[in-house]
Amino acid sequence: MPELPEVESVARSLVSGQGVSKGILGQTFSKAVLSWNKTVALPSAASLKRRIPGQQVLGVGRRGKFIRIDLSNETILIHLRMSGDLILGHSEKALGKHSRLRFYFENGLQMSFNDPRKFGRVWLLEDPEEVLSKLGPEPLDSSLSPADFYERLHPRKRQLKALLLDQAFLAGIGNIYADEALHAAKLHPLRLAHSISRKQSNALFKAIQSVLEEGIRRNGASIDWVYQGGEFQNYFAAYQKTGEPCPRCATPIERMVLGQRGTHYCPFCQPAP
DNA sequence: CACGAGACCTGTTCGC
DNA sequence: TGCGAACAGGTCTCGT
Repeated sequence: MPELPEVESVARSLVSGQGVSKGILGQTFSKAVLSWNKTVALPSAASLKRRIPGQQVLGVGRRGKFIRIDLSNETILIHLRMSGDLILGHSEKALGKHSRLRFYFENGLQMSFNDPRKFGRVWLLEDPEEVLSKLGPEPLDSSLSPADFYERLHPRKRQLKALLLDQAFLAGIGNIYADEALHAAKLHPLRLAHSISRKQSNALFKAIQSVLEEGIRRNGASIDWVYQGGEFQNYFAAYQKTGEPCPRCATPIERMVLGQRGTHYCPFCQPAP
């Protein structure tokens, strides 16, 4: 499910308390129950269960595709990978059919990490930078300028699509927003980064920011049964639009496989290198 | 450094 | 209707 806008939406729902009376800020954990051991990346399952009770939630945020929950003594990091979701609720039904890890709060509320495909991972760390320091910059951080983006892009000799998916290059972009950004910037996914002009780089940077911002504004994209509540899927220009007319020029959108990922583009607006 | 393939998993949809 | 193949928002590891 989740790329930056979807993860941002999930993080915000934890604060707003979507579907329940209030969010998790200020609440204190009473216990953690794990039903798929591999869900916990670090520390051991036993250590996590021992350390969670009594800790209070002081803050909720996002870095790249990670959700971070800052506690009294340490930080929880959650990566939803392909099919994860965080659900607040009280009933078994509300908390999801594939709940892999469940956090209980002292006031009776539960937070369920629901993850059908079991790819998602949770960390409990004294220093979250242990994991987060591998990430590239935040694409929506105002301290990242178009010039900075070009400086990162230009030395690289990779295909644009692969580079955008590389979390060490830029944090938070996934398959949907990579395709949408390249389409908006009129750049073919196979273009090599070092062949991109400064003007094209600026256009790409702007496109990345605008598709991510629109994604957030629409609470992310809900493509299939995994994640509900988003609306951005109704505004895709290229992603999963194979055979449908490009909204700019009406040429049918094409699909290719790149790095084992379905890649959608307009063969007219995004000329092949 | 760059690339492709295979792993990790389950659920849904597509083609015959 | 049934059944296998293909596909899905991600990332890690290994071989070339």
